[in-house]
Amino acid sequence: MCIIKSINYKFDPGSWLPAKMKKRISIHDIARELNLSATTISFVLNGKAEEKKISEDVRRKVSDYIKKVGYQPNMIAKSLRTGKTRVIGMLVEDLSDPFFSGISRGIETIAYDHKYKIFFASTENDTEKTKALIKVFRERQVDGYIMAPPCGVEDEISALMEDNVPVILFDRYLPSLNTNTVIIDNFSGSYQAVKHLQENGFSNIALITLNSEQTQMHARLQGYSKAIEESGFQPVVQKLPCKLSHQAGAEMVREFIKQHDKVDAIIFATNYLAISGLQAIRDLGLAIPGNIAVVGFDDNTHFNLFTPSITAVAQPTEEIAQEVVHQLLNALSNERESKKRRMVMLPVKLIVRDSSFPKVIKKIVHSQPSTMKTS
Amino acid sequence: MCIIKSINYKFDPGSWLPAKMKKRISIHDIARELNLSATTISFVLNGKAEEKKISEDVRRKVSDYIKKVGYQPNMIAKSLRTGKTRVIGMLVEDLSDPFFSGISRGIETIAYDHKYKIFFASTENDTEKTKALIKVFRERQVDGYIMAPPCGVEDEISALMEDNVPVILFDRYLPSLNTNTVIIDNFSGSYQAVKHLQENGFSNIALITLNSEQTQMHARLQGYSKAIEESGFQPVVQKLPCKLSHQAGAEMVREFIKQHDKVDAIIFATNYLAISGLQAIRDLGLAIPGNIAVVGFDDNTHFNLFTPSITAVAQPTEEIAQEVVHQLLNALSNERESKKRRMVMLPVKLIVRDSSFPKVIKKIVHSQPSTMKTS
DNA sequence: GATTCCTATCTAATCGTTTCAAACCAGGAA
DNA sequence: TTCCTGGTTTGAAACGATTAGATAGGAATC
Repeated sequence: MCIIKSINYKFDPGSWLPAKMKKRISIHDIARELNLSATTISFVLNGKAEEKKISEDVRRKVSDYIKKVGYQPNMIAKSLRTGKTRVIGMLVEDLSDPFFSGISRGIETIAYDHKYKIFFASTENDTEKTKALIKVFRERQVDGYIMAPPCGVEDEISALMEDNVPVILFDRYLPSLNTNTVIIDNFSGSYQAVKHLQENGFSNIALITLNSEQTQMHARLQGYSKAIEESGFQPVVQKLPCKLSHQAGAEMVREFIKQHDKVDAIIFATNYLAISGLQAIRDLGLAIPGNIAVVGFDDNTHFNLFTPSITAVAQPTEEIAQEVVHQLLNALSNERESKKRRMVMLPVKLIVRDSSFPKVIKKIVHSQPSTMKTS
Repeated sequence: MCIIKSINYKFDPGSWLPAKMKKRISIHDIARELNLSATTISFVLNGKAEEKKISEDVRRKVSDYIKKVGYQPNMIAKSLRTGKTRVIGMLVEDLSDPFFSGISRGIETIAYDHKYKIFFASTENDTEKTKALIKVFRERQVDGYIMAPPCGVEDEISALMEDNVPVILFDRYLPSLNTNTVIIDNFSGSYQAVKHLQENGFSNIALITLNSEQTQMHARLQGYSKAIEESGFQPVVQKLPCKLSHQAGAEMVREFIKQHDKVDAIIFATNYLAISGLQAIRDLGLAIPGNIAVVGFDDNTHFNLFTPSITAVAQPTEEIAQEVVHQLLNALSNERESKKRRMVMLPVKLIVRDSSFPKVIKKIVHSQPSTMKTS
């Protein structure tokens, strides 16, 4: 445990002089300096020069000066006065989860292009933590919310909507609430996954999912059940507790596989469940898809690099991000628009790879290692 | 392309009444209601009741009332008055990169525990974009900065430091600047990687890195060079352009491998280079480590699930996050402390897995599939 | 010459806090 | 009665912007 640490030293010998902290320049300083009023400066600054008929002369004088001194307006003051912060509060389940960090990244880019900043926070799917975060965001007067909400925050969200604060939900929604929402076709995702496995000769298909009431998990279960039901086989569903470490998850999947030796294919309902599951299958020394086929939910940059590569239901993260921001900006910019509620459901794509076919044809090296099949 | 979209409908028939927008309750409203002054309310609210000798009676009256009406202070106004926002600006290269999103997650948690919020933004390693982001953050009066800076922003950072705004750099630093910094021992990381490969029989070891002047990349190159030099072999270094798509990266690694058929091991200097590299190796149908051994930089949740599992230099992300926040909070809370500069270098760990050994001993099933060896 | 209209600019209130300095109120001392 | 003192409470000025409404000065209209 070599810690090469604390290369410690003092800096800047004379810097604690009478705390000279050169005060940041304000709009009034500029006004005084140029013998104008703050109002005029403000007009020029906010592009109202035309509208307010500020003379060309003054306009130039002001813009030259602010450039010269590098004036930076104080957004805090501006926000206090206008009531708008141009900040969006974003709540995801876990910022380090690739699905959420991918979406966050997309949203960040578009939002910054529109001069909005974002507070990101992870809810960990914890109702109380989420409530606290919403409270904090309210104190900070964020203009709008984007969230993948846990259950139990209906009241807080209603309160926001009653105060005309735009809220966009994504990934899941709250059935009792009429909100703007962007989700994907989870039902179709797992339905397709089952059908695909069946077409490739697998019949004892299990679903490993979370013990969660959230809509996206529910829809995935429904899609699975419907497809299984249509085929006349028996559904085999295992629900794992929500907050599970990677190791504990792997452990539980191992147990599940041991106790269900007839299962020849597993669909994992989230990306981290798939990772735990792959770990379990590897620990047990089973072959994919020889002993057991696998389909994941949420594609992952790495799934095509696994051996075998992993079939997955891919979510259109880029589009989700776009749609979410689009809805939010709409609601923010347009009083009338903000009264409408819309739910958008985006399609998923089943990315077929080696982990899910074929069961019967053995040892055939298929020339196309990674095919794509669209829903 | 089935888009089940725009389930559009109006909501809330009577909600555009005389814009009744119930005004948020302020400290003055409370004061009026309780026949007290705003000052008193403020004292109670900020825990100064003791110090200011507010009577027990008044104290209770105030706190009961604010609880009853669910008063939420306006942080914007507070910030304007105090000059403190309790917001941290965080600039990473790419929020969707697992390394950065992992660190961000860690920092988020600790910061929120200390009642700080965070603006996250991705620099994409772009100097101009970063300058713009710093400007935006300044306008928003963030209290402190955490960044993994690109080259070329020295002036902006100096300006911040001159204004006594705390700045903590991580992952890399700017040599011309005397800043608070948290980095890892990159030199040792690649040095160990080379030594490890050599001990396992590989001699023609290449480094695939980025064409970047950043300190972390430089140190990784130095560590590699030093180790190679000590062994008397020839260094083989390939520098790829910084902004490269996964596909383009794979393409370039493929070319590299084709043109260097003597190379029997490759060290990838970042996690995404490793991913591109693995793709390339797979595309070429080469065996790991039979044809070519592989070591990555930055461990990845998935590396132990690859077949073979991938050896990597692991960064202590949790500790990095802790150290960064610790330094920042120190600087924020402590005027005197904020004048000190310290650089902390944390150790790395080489996680040895199947992708890097053994070269000579063939076909031996090693009983421990995933060993860990500590630096 | 008085009235109106434009143009170009300014005064002052406001947003919701914090905080300095002053005020108020008892009770005790002079 | 006046003064002092210490414990409570308050008035009002910040903080740095926006913005409705005022204003001043000239040109145009009657």
